[in-house]
Amino acid sequence: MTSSPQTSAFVPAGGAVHAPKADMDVMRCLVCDIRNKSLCNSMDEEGLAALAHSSRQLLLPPGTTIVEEGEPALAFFSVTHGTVKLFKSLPDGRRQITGFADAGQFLGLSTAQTYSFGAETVDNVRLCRFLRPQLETLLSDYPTFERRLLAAVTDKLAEAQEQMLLLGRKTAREKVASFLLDRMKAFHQTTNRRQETGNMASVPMTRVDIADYLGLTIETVSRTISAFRRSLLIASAENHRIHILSVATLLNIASGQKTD
Amino acid sequence: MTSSPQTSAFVPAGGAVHAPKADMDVMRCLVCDIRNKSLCNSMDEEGLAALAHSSRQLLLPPGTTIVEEGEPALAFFSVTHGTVKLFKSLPDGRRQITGFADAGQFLGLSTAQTYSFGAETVDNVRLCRFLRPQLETLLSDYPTFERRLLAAVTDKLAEAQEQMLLLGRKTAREKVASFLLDRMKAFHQTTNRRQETGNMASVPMTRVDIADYLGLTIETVSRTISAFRRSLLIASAENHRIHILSVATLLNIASGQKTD
DNA sequence: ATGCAACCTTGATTTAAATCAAGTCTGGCG
DNA sequence: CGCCAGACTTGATTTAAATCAAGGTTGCAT
Repeated sequence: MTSSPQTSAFVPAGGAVHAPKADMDVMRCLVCDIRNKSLCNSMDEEGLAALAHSSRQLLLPPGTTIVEEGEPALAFFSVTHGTVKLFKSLPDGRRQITGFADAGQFLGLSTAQTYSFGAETVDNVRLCRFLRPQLETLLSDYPTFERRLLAAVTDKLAEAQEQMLLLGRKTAREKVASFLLDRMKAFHQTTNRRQETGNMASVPMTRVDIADYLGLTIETVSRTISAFRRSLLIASAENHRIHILSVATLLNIASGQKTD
Repeated sequence: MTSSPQTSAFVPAGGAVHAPKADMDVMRCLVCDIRNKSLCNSMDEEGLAALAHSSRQLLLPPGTTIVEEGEPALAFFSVTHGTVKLFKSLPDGRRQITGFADAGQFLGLSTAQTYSFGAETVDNVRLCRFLRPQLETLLSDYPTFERRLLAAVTDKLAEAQEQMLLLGRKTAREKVASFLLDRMKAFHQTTNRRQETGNMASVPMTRVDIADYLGLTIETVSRTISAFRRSLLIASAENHRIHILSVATLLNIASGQKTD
C-alpha cells in the first residue's frame, strides 16, 4: 500500500468509504458530535431523523476531490470532521482557494446547473452528502432549516467580503497574520475541549494551499511565517499546529497597524 | 447651490427624498419597471402589495452613504435604479470595494447586529428600504420570496468567489478586462431596450472606485484602459459608457490566455 | 466666457513580492 | 536504519505594479 491519498490506510483502495447503512443510521444525526455547531442545530428530533434519512455519510482521505468545477451540481455537503478546501482555477492552472470548510461548515450550494468551484479534502474528512432533490425537500419541510441556511450563506458572504479586503488591499505580512488568526478561530470553533486550546491554530494545509488562499507564493508565505517565528509572535507545535504567542500583536498586524 | 453630492439638483438640501406615501403607494411594486429582474419577481399580486407596504422608496444623489460599516444593521435594500458600491476598509483608510449593486440587486443582509460593510451611491440611485422586522415577516409569510433570497445570496457568494480569483491571481490587464466585461453584462441586465445595447458597458464609477474594486492603483487602471483603447479593443462613448470592440479578445485576456 | 476643482492620463523611479535557484527537513518505506 | 520524495526554507535577482511627479481634461459655477 502506498502513501498516495487515494489509497491511504484511512480507506481501502478504490476511494471513499460509505459508512454502513445500518438500522441505527436514523440515529446518526442525533448523536453527531458537532451537531450543535452546524446547520443541523436548527432541527428537532424528528428533523434530525429526516436529515439522517436524507443524507449519506462519507469518509474521505486527504487529497480527495469532492466537487469538480464545471460538473453537474448534484449534491450539497456538511463537513463533520476535518478540513476541505474550495477553489477556482484559471485555464493555465493558476488557482485561488476561496475558503476552507472545517467541521460544522457546509459546501456545495449552487443555483446553476454546474458547480462554479472545486472542492478537495485537506486531511481526513468526514462529511454528510445531501442530493439536491433531498435538500430541497428538507428546505420546504423544515422552515427553520431553510432560515438557518440563509443565515449561514449570508455569513459566508460576509467572510468572502473580508477575504476580498485581504486579497486586494493587505500586504503579505498582514495576509499571513490574518490567516493565522482565522485558523486559531477555526480551531476554537471546531474543538470540543474548550479548556487549554489556548491560542492554538490548526494548520493542516500545505504552504501551496496557504499561498493559493492568500494570493501569494509559497516562498513569501514561508519567509513571513519564519519572520513571525523569529519575532516570537508564534511558535510551531506538533501535528500541524501553531501556537500563537501574541494574539494582540498579530491582530494589530492583520488590521494594518504598523508594529515594526 | 454647490455641486456637493448631498445638495445636487437631484434632491433638496438636507438629504434623501422620501417619495410621497400616497394612496397609490400600494401600487408601487406592481408597476415597478425592474420588478421581473429582482427578488420581487417571486411575488404574486397580493405579495407585491405587501412588499410595497413593507418598504419605503428612497431617491439618493451620488456619493450618499446608505450603510455605514459598524452601524446597527436595521435595514435591507433593493436597488431599483442606478449603481451602489459596497466596500470594506482598513483603519488606515485602505479600501476594498467588494461589489457594485446595479438595478435589480439587493444589499444590506446581515446576521450580525451591525453591518460588516459600507454602501454608498455611485450615481443617482432609487432604492426600496425594508426594515428588518418587516423583512423577516415577509420571509415567513412568503416562502417563495425566502427561497428566491436564498438563491440570490448563493449567486452573490459565487460572484464573490470569482472576484477572489481575480484579486488573488489575475494580472492588472486580466483584472481590467474582466471588469469591463462584467460592466457590459451589468448593462445588458439593467437596460430594457435589449436591441442595440450592442457591446456597451456602463461605467458610472470613478477610476478610484475601479482601482479599489480591482485591487490596483488609479494609475494602473488608467494605463491599462489606455492600452486597450490603443489596441482598439474598446472605445469611449458618451455618458460614462465604453464600447467593447472585441468581446472575444477581452474574454481571452480576462481568462489568462495570452493575446500580445 | 473664464476659472477652478475634481478627475484622468502619462512618464520616471522605486519597491514588495515573484521568480529563479539551491539547499534542508521530515516521515514513511523497503 | 537510512533512502527518498514531498514539503519547506533561505538567498539572489527580476519584475509587475506602486509610488512619485507633472500635466491635461472636463464640466460646473460664477
